Amino acid sequence: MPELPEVETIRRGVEPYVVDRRISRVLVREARMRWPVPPDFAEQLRGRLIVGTSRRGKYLLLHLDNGDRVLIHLGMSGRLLVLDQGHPLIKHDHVDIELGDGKMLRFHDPRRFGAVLLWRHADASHPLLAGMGPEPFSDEFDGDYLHRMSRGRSAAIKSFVMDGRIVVGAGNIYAAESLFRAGIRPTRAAGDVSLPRYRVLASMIRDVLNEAIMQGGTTLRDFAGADGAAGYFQQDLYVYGRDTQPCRSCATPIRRLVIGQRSSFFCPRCQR
DNA sequence: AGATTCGCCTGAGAGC
DNA sequence: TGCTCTCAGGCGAATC
Repeated sequence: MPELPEVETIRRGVEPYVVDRRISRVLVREARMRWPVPPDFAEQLRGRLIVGTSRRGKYLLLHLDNGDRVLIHLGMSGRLLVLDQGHPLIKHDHVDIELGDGKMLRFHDPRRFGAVLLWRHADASHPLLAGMGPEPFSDEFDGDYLHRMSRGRSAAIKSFVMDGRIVVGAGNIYAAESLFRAGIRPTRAAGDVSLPRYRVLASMIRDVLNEAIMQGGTTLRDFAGADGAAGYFQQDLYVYGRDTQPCRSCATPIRRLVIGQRSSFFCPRCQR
């Protein structure tokens, strides 16, 4: 499932193929996703030059020469591949953005939790991006910030850290891994965690995300980079998906429980 | 306001 | 082999 490192991996993979390329044609085979692809999407994109890419949280943005931006969210089963035009279609290939040089971006998403949207005149803030918390690599994000935001909150720290209004990009896998590294039990009430521990946590969140980006993301089921290659961070997971297996640090069996409707993994000995 | 639950989807895997 | 059932989950919307 694409979280921040996976989206960043895809962005880096896609960027060299799309920047300074002109969109020659867009094909929308399936518009029904998290939100429908706008009816005039293809028409609006045709002839536009892509001038850059960026990422906000788990949204991938293509910057167009007229100030519009394409918003792409991969949901949990989405892929964005760079292919040659005419590449054989498979089930769930929903959108193609063809470029002038014979390449194309192909959006594929079996579960259709993803989205492909057009953000017209991107000078004003987009409703889906407004209200998002800071990027984990920004100056604004640190232990003091987390500590300040968490005061008076009774929710589990794992839910708190996964809340995109607090900080973006810490999805289920990376929240679990960050909390393990910080030695914090995921069920602990966010408001009860001390400043020093939040400082460790903030730095672990950044470390985990950074390492995952360097490994090309985590491939558990669906994820692939823009070239179709798998990521490798799953080899470095300490707790996620390791229910009943021995903790890599102390050999105590890893435990699984459900927090906020999501499966959560932790070491009962290393995390307090 | 904060916390919790719901709903959107399909594929993989388990069980029969 | 093939069916049915359960689970996975990002995240906005609805509800408590």
